[in-house]
Amino acid sequence: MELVQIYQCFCDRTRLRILHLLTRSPLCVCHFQDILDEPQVKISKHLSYLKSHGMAVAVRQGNWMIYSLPARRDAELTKNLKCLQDCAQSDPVFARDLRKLGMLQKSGCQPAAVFSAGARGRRKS
Amino acid sequence: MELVQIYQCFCDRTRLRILHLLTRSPLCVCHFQDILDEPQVKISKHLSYLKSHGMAVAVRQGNWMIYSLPARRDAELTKNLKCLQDCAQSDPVFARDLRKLGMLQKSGCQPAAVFSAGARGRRKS
DNA sequence: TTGCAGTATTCTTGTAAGAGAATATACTCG
DNA sequence: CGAGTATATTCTCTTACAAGAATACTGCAA
Repeated sequence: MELVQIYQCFCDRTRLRILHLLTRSPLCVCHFQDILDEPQVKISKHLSYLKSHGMAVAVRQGNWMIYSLPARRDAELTKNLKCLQDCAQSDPVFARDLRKLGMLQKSGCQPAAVFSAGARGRRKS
Repeated sequence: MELVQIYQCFCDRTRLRILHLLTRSPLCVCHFQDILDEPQVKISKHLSYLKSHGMAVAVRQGNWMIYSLPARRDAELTKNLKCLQDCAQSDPVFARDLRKLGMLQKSGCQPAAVFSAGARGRRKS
């Protein structure tokens, strides 16, 4: 991936929040809706943008689509994601997103129960 | 400056090359023309974009406008510029830009003679 | 099968750029 | 002042998004 394409993915507020969350955990669309408090279309289209630009992959889990960062990332992407995490620490919006993510994970709500299912296993036989 | 605005400045190839060069040295428009091999309008407009977004400052030096990165930068910008320098090392285009910059500086051509004048002093009077 | 939850796509509208040509401005030097 | 150099701005055209509304698709469960 070209360096500039990374920044093109980074250059929208909503996408930046999405990517920041993805550095912590794979998530499905409804999680993003909850955490970012943005309409479904908006989330879905930004995820679609990220996927088409190689910045996200999706796997279906029943009704849910679980999005995550690509497993194999080149050095540039890794560095920039690290930098994003770093910079996000001092920003109230990103911090709040992380807090909401933590609550979601603790709550054990259905989609949340599926968090690490992408790699390991299925919820049902 | 908001984090996303940094990425908005980073998300164009030409601007990225300009910013990368600026991490090394203040430069005037004609230097960018030489190094990037792009038309004057294009360079000038991207520099104008960067200036209006707080990513560059300009001082006039006779006929030349010397552009540089803002002297005071917040932590986010510093981190991202560092990351850019880092990532640029492995890219042939960025590497070539640096080589051309080195040649320009060694050649001692007029505008180049002015390199560090912005901070220290004037060429005349 | 039907209904529903979760997600994606299509359509439309508005807006921000990016590029190049032509022109204008600012400054220097003679 | 006039000419020349360096840079900026304006105009026009074109494309890429970003957003929201409406609608379509997909898989599960009863």
